[in-house]
Amino acid sequence: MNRRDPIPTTPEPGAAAVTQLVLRVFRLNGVLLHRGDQLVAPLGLTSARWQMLGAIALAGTPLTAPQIAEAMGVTRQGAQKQLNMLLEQGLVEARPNPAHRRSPLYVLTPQGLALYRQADALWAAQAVELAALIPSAQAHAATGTLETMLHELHTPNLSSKVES
Amino acid sequence: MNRRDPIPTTPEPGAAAVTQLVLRVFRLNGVLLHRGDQLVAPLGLTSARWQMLGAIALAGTPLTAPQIAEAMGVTRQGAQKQLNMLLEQGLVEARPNPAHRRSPLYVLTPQGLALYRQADALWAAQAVELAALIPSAQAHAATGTLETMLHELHTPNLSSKVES
DNA sequence: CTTCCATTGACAACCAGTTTCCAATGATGG
DNA sequence: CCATCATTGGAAACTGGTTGTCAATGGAAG
Repeated sequence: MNRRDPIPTTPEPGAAAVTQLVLRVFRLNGVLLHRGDQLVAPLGLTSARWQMLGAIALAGTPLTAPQIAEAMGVTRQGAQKQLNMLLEQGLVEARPNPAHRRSPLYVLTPQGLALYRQADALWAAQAVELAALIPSAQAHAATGTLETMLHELHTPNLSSKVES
Repeated sequence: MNRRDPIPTTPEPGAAAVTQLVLRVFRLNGVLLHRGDQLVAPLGLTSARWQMLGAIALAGTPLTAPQIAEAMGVTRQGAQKQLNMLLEQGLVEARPNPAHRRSPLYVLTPQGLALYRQADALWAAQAVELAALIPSAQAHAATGTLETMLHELHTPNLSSKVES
């Protein structure tokens, strides 16, 4: 590698590195979802519902369905669908919203909270295993890189979130 | 329970970093898919079909459906579904497989290859934009981190891919 | 040659998400 | 007050993936 030659064959060497990173993100996403599903399956949960419980639990304050969707980065309707199923399961509860008659505020029921805590404990074990292989500095660096990509991909597109 | 805890609130500091990273992977995956869709929509493609064309194009040699699925990290049936649609669209072609009467080998048609090249060019522009913000060393580092996670999550689970 | 088992394609059911439409509600300006 | 418009929930159709089942094929052992 000692030739000082900025652009040998590949027009953009950095672009190839970014492409590789993107492919790893796709693959890891799939593996993580699969792993998450089998992690919380014993609790009668799925990755999707677990994430939903997390969004409500971590908010600290009761949220409306659109707020939850916003927090999770999914559409309002997608969040509502999971939410309705969690309601049927008795894991979340809708309380009247003084500011909106039609749009209730959602909170975890005691069972929902207990289940979330159990799922969290299961994940914690997995996370510790991963952390043993990945120094936290390295994890933070990777997070920062992904964050940069997120920001770049998200902001330049003006017509992404307006629902029309 | 009053063990002198060296771990007040956070049991494992590194685990939290890993968790943050995982959440970024989920979010970035969603944004990338969305972005990819709008990138290749003018070509009449979707992210999924684009990825499928890529898997075939990059293999260099004709592949069977299960081989394509394996290369993409999806199930045999999932790959087959897209494959059949690409066949109908005339973007891939099934040639007889001398080794398997039922399992043809798939190759890109000239239109499929042309379309893939166009999609690739569109992505290249996007990748260059991202590469401007992300030094290739940083991208490689992040890729390595994700690779480590993939390896750890993939291998310990013996019952993941055996279809039973 | 035959039997048995693994691989493969086709199909159906399902999960999780999206888009698109509609009806009901809330807020705002006349 | 009332007309209008944005927000919200509900339902349906669609995409892309999964699992499960079945029949056909191929290979290997008897």
